[in-house]
Amino acid sequence: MTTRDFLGLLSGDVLAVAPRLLGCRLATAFDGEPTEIVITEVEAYGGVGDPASHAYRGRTPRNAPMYEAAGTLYVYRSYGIHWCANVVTGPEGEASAVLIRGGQPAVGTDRMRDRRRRDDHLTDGPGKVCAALGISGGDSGSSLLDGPVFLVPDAPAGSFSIESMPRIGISRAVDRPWRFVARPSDGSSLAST
DNA sequence: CACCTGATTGCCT
DNA sequence: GGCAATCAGGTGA
Repeated sequence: MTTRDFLGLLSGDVLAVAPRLLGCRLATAFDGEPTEIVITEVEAYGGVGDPASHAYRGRTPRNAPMYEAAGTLYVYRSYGIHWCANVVTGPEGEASAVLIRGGQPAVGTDRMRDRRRRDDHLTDGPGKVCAALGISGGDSGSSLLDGPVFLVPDAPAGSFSIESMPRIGISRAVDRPWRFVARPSDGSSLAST
């Protein structure tokens, strides 16, 4: 997968890019220990025009990475406790991004268990994904092409359909079906463990 | 500078 | 199903 393909994946409206990230991988290798998940759940956030977006009221120190080029990583602190990761998309300055809500452990599952201090439900939530992969606020603003956090647009391991539904955990613009979940075609569970 | 809210999680009843 | 944990960012005085 070339840099051009990578950028092609992220070009276009955030609503088109978000479902495209399903099946792609998010990877880190902190401390020389590789960890990787297959993305199974995402949510799209626009900039101006999306009341639920961190960029709705314009640029601030926190959301500055959202205004950078597509492929930039935006990490924010949630509820003072958790970290949540976003893939910045769209034209530079538009401030749209895709929240990585969940995935399926693919590489370094044992390391994820260590970081999560439990054996199940390792990556079935935005805060859990960051905890399992070791992503934190210091990584915000880095390029997903150069690391330390990588977006790998590999072909999905299996076939699946994409279901869209309202975003969760928000209080504004709750009606927009901008949450995308991968549903395996064979009926088996893609749910994260 | 004080107040409030949150793109969550996990444990308790 | 309910709710505490825990604090930075954003808003308004």
